[in-house]
Amino acid sequence: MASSRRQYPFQLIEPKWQQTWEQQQAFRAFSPGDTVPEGHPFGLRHGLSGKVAARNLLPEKFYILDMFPYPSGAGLHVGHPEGYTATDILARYRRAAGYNVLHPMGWDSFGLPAEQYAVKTGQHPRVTTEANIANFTRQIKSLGFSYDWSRELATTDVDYFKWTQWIFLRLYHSWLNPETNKAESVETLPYPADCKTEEQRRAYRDSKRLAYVSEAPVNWCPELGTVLANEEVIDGKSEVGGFPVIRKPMRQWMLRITAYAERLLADLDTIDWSDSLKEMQRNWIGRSEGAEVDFEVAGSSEIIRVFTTRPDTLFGATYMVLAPEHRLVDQIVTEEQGAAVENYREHTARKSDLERTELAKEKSGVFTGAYALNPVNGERIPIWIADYVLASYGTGAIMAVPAHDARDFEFAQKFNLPVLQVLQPGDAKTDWQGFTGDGTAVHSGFLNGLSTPDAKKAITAWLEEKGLGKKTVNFKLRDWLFSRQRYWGEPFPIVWKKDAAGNLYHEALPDGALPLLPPALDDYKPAPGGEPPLARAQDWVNLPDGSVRETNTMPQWAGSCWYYLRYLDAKNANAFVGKDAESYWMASNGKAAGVDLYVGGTEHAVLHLLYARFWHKVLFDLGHVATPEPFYKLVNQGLILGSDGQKMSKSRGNVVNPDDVLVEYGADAFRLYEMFMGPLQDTKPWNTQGVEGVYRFLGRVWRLFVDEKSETAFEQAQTLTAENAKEGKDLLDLILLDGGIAERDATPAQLKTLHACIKKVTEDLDGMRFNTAISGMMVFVNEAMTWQAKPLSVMKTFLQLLAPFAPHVAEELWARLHSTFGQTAPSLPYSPWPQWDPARLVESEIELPVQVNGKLRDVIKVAVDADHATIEAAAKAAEKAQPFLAGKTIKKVIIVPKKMVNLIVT
RNA sequence: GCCGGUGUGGCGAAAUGGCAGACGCACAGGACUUAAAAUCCUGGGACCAUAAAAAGUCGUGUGGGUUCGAGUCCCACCACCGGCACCA
Repeated sequence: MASSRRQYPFQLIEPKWQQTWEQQQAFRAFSPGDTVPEGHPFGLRHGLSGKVAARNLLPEKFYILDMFPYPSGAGLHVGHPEGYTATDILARYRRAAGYNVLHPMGWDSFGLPAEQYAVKTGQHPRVTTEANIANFTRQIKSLGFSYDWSRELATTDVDYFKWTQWIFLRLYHSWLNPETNKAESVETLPYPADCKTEEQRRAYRDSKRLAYVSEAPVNWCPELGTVLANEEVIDGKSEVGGFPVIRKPMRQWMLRITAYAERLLADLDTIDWSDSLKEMQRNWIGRSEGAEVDFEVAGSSEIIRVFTTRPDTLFGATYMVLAPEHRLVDQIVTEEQGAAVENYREHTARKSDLERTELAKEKSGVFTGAYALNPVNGERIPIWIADYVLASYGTGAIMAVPAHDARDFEFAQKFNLPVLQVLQPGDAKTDWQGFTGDGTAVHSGFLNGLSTPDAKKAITAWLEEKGLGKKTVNFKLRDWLFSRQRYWGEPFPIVWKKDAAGNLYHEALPDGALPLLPPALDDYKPAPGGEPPLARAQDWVNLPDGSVRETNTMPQWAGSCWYYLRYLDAKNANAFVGKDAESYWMASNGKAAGVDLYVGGTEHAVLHLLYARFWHKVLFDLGHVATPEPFYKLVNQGLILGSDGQKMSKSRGNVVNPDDVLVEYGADAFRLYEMFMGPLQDTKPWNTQGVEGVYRFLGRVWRLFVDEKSETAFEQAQTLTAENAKEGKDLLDLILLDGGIAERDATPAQLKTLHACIKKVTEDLDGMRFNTAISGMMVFVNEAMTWQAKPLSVMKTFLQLLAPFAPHVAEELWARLHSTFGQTAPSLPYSPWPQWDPARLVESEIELPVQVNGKLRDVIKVAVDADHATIEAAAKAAEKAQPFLAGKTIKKVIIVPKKMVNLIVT
């Protein structure tokens, strides 16, 4: 394949224009207050050349963002540039359309692989990381993306993570005031009357912070030597590496994301994301409305509180289940059951999460020997413990209604517990056993005859009146486990001290002490005793005043929670982002605010996107940002599969390396193919022959513009100087324009072809239908190939349409087109986007399909403005329709203007 | 099990309820060439028919429905992909 003749000299064109853009800083975005350099194409377009870009002089902004990559050692794969190409095309389109476009790129560069490499080799993760970033930068730049590289950032930059630490301190210093439902400084926290001593007040304050310390059981992954967030554990295994995860109580930093559950849910309605993505977040947040109900323990003063979404089935509760870890188990268990209960609790405690889910197929549990009293009717019901009830959800206890809950039913079957109907399905044919839908209450005392929604209201009101329960909302969402036992992450700006009584407590470093740098280490393994690697640096850990540093680090998600804000003002040394830049780039422009378009993979549907929204809302509450949501419109690009239709992976050997494709076909063809494969959001397989297709299209574009003889001369000259790239660049000047291109008036047919193309490309870009936009350009080129005379203006306009997709070849031809006619070429990326003229598209005569009884029989030609009578007559006379009309009566004629005619006959 | 999405030629795909398969790949035939590559031209859903065609019939996962007319809307089902999964 490498031996085949090049369609056009992309290998000379692409580096040439990439250098030009870099020298011009062509894609630098200007914030309010920036000075636009003299002669910068953006300044020339908008009358700001050499001027200070005052906010009222800047055009409307458009912030278009890619999910920044983790710079892995493996380099870019073809999935990365899919989204990047889409955003680049739109960024270029918006620039041409007159917007002030912000299109930045950076690196999510903290992460485990560099650390694992450091453990093995002793090489500092920063060295690995920088090498990987250099490689990613080279690859991304070779694709000709129009990023504003002056705003490049890496989460591992000291200047960057300083502010990550600073934002952590904002969380640390805040609490959520339930009155306002907003984060406020802990200074405003009111203390209960029984907090008298400073120690008590401190403990109370620490329990309210948005960043707090918890001793709860966590997901410990021995293989990775760290804890993981719930979100990072899949089926009891680590998301990274697939290693077993066990539960282990440890002291950990948590972020109180649950305080924002309601707002994270409600504000989904204000943003333009796909329904499926919103649904994923909704499910993850998992809001459910129900009631808490108090059950008395028979013969005891203890009360067991349960949460249920079906209080209307309270009369059907035939037993009760506590989570094995429930705090009342010890107090209610009877002597006879003591050993069995203890045995069961130990057994479940030893289970890993994996085992717990695997064994979920079979219900297990033990009777405690105790009974509870059903508050509605005083019935004595047995209290069991079972691990199908989770300690961490609701109250850790349930009332079991086996007749109308699948899990309770299964448990009751296994342990022979009674099943009592309290719900009648609306459909008499449906079995009431195991019926969990809405129906009518039966065998339920005062609820009898009520529909499920009414019964819920009635029983809740009854419980509230008696003081036995109340309406409650629960969330599946848990607080975010925020600490990791790693080296290559942001150190916490926290120290630990001891009070007079010898109790440990934490204290934040002052903002002025930031950034807090990690210590240098010789060995990156966890410290002896399972302590995080930072604990190895004892002189770093131990401070002169006797306090010790926190040795955990932040998870990789921390840096990606706010990078889109840093781009707005990447060099600011005094703030994480300046107010003017923030309010300009995140402004609303009359619609919901934030990043105008964010493109990335679905793998971040619940992790990154939920965390970032949470941080953003905290910053919003504290007045640091002006919008409640970070990302207004979000689009997930689909996965690119290998040519075998399987997920690309090294082991399958179906990975496509963009570098190889670029050598063979060039960046423009690569970009075009990534977009031509199919809709951006779809999963689709890579096909190298498909690349050749769009490559050939670019060859056709090239031949549409250049003179064939000069092309041959160029190629011969090129063969002679093949080794010398510098001379090769000048050789481009041997290529002459096609003689058919001239300054002449376009024919109506040519204008029609052009304006149809402008319309198609423009509308498809607005709808992000890149594949059909490209096919629209192919239609234009196929048509234009037949033209003897090519009007200069038409050819120029076409290049403007092509430029966002294949910018290098478009620039080369644009420059040549102007120089040949002695004109100075205006900047292509900043030339105003062409408008289509509907008048050029109207037809005088149109083809109209003629149907008989809904079946196509003929096509007639009529004047575009023909009246119904004319159309009807023509249709009835249609030659090929005659056999179907012969001997029949026409009962009805349906004419859809400009669409079709349908003759209904009997 | 629940939620979301997708099913159209050999393949990637396209079609505001109005000529299904635009555009491209692969394929076949032709032109150019000593030859090949590249390029250019032509063809193409299936069936039936034919020397070749025309005409005709069927056709967008399956089965129903709404409509003059359904790939598109409604109902039921099947398959595949993604997410969640003892969350009471």
